Amino acid sequence: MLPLSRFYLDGDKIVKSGPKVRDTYHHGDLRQALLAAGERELEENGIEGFSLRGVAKRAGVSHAAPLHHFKDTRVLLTALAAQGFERFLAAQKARQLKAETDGLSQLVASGMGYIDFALGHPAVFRLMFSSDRPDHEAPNLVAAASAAYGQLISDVARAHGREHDAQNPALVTEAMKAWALVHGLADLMTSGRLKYLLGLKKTEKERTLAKLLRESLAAPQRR
Amino acid sequence: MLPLSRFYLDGDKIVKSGPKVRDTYHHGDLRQALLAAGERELEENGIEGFSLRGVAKRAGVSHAAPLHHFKDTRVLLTALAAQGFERFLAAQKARQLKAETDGLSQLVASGMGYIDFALGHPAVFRLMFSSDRPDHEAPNLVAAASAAYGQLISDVARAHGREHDAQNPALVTEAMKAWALVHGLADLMTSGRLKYLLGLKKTEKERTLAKLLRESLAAPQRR
DNA sequence: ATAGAATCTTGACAATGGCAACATTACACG
DNA sequence: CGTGTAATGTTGCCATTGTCAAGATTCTAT
Repeated sequence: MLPLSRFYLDGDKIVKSGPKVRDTYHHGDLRQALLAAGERELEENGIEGFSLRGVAKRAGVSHAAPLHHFKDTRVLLTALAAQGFERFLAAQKARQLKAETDGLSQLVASGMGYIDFALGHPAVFRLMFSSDRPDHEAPNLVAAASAAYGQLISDVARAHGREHDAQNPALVTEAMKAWALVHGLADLMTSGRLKYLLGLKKTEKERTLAKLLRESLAAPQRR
Repeated sequence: MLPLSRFYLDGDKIVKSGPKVRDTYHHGDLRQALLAAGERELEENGIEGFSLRGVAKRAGVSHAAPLHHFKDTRVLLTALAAQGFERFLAAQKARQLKAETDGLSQLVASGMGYIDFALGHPAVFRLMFSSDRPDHEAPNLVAAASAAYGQLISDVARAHGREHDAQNPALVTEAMKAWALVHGLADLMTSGRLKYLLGLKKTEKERTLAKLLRESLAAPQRR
């Protein structure tokens, strides 16, 4: 008898299983469950402490079960990173919905969403931007990351009153500046630097960041 | 007989040792050798692929020898990160020596050095800024990182013609902006983003980056 | 010269990723 | 409806890794 029922034998002792035992041999939607469990594993243990067996345990399946859905740990982490990029983009759009509709305000809002996500999901953020464990060439990850990049170019173009054109060097340069500034803020904050900013209370932090972004991301006046 | 001499017994066969066999039981300066081996291990395998046994092998000692010099892997990685911060600061100063002496040029030079280091030692850079494996509270690491931070504040103060005062919020804000921009550029480049920049040939990249930094880091004209 | 400390090796153990063999269930097709 | 084949899970196994403990070798202070 497998430990699927509520009680099973351990040697000669009857042992009660944990609360998460399922009644069926098949899980139902293990793939989704693994992604969810993987997220928690990431948040609680960080990338370095991430273990496939730990994820399996969280999902309530045996240690090798995940391999039927993700070829190896790398593939699971790649999927988690791709999912991360989707939520990341969603966080930016959520901010934009609540902001003024002019180009600069929209760009600033996007930046705030970027930072929201980084602070809210620091481990996933690192997985997306600062880890070699995912396969950054994998089509699913490339697609998700590209969508976010496209949104950036589009926002910068709007803020500067130009056409969306990913080939235009001047525009790309402005996008680079904006991206680097926002990414730098997000990355430094998630790694506990920028103690000054992190020390502020929520509303103050919000105000300071918004002001900083608005000043820095504005198109240059003249020359 | 231990495999310290050129030949030793493996079962009943005489085996020739690899070229890196030492003649003495004691290594001499294993601590330094481990740091050097650790750097290579990092560059070649990345943080994720870093293994203590791999480092031991590179240094030509048994798998447990490192533990007499570094309590565990974390302590070794912490030392490598601290050493990284020293080289990081040195890279910035090296650029400053070759630059004009006005405040802005010095700040730009420092930023270029920051990026030099990140591109030259991407794995160490990640270890310093984007990894939980080192103990970022350890005194040696804190000291090395603080020295680099102090230099930043000092450079920003000079560029803005103010006193060096790590408590001054206006100054700290300017430092934050500068740091975030440069760090963002460095981090995004080391993770293979900013393809536009990475695609440029060396002198073009140099020129573009310097121009970008000079424009962005200049003190605001008036208001 | 020698005892104790420092350094290095060997051997062990637990945790992990991944493979292979097998058990159970789902499903397509007769 | 059956049935056999694919999909999904489990168990057992192996290699690698970090860490500890015990022993071997060398250094050093007295």
